[in-house]
Amino acid sequence: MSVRHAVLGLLAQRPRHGYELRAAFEAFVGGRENWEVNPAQIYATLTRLEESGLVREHGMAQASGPEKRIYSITRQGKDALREWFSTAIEREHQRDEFFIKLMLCLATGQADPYKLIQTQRAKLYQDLHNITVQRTRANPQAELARILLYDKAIMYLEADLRWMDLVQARLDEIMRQPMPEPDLKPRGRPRKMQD
Amino acid sequence: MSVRHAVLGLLAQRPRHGYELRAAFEAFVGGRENWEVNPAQIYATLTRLEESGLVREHGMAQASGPEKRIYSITRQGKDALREWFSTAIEREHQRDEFFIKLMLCLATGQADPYKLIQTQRAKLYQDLHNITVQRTRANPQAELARILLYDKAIMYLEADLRWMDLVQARLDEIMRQPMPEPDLKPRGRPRKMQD
DNA sequence: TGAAAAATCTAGTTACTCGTATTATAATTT
DNA sequence: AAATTATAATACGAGTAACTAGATTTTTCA
Repeated sequence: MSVRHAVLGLLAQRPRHGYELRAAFEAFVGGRENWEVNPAQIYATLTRLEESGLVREHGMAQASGPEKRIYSITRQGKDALREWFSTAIEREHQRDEFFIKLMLCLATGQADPYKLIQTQRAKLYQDLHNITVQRTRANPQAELARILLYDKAIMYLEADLRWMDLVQARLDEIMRQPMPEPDLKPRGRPRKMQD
Repeated sequence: MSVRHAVLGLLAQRPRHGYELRAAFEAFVGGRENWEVNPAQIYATLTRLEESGLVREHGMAQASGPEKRIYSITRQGKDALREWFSTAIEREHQRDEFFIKLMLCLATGQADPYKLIQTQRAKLYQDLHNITVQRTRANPQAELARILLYDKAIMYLEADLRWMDLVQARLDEIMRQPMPEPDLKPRGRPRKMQD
């Protein structure tokens, strides 16, 4: 949902074509490692933005080479951008894939939950190490923004690890509790509320 | 990417039909608030799983009422599930929408960066409050798993808030640094590696 | 020396998966 | 008849993988 706004923001700087937008986007997020965006997504986003009237294309044919299609932002586009700046970003929903994996592991008995936790923890440590290395490689004099991005990743990974400890400590207790069952509601019009 | 595996896991428990899968999934993740899944996604996932041979449908017509199409897991499906259990989950890429918003705000000068931070911080505090309330409402005797999910959300929000402080403290410094520009790579065949 | 081959950038397309929004129809109960 | 659940379909948006085709530069070898 944010590539759309990023494209809009980059076009607010100056008119650009698709390929250029992609390069600019990746420069902004601190490199392709952090947030790679496929060309197809840029082009699809541009046509949707154009359909919404937030962006306009001037078909600027190239003397040689493939045609570049230059896009620029419209009045409506600027309004949409201001709107984006003025509202907070909605937190990602609390969708934890590891959690349902653990629950399904307990429910089906198809795997060892302790091993599950151990595998995931090892991965987290490895990721933490890799990012810490990248962080120390960055230059604080010129790449402060990128360093802050790494800091956030590190903070999240540390939280993940602390949470893993928590889960492990409570695992026996969880296993003693009943598995959540879907409560099928009665069909038809509900009885008149009594209480 | 994980609804697919969740469906597989639920079918490993016993054969089910689409609507039932949806209810079971939402029970597993601790309620619709945490992870709502649209019916369409369940049905699409089922047909894709069937195409991959991980799941089989036995067209079990209903005596009365709409036809229920019952699905069950295949041998291949069980293998795929074991594979999932045995590998760690890939961390979500470090895609921070707030970060690019801040960068674009600085680059375009279309909004006040301090206000941006303040707005986001307020939202985070509000979310933190809401989740804390939900957490205290849950019953540790029967909903321990769900409580752990809330704990993780809280840990993430606290990390977000600490990070906001960090960003704010360094903002002046960031603004003094040059905006990231896409680095144009030299065209043509690269020079022979010397080192 | 000069032509062919190799490697890589530039610009964009096609086809696919995953997920969301919205709508439709049938069954069941009050 | 009205309300509400049960089940499914359609359409769309976001994102990924893989590819095409030409331009540009360097290497290599006759």
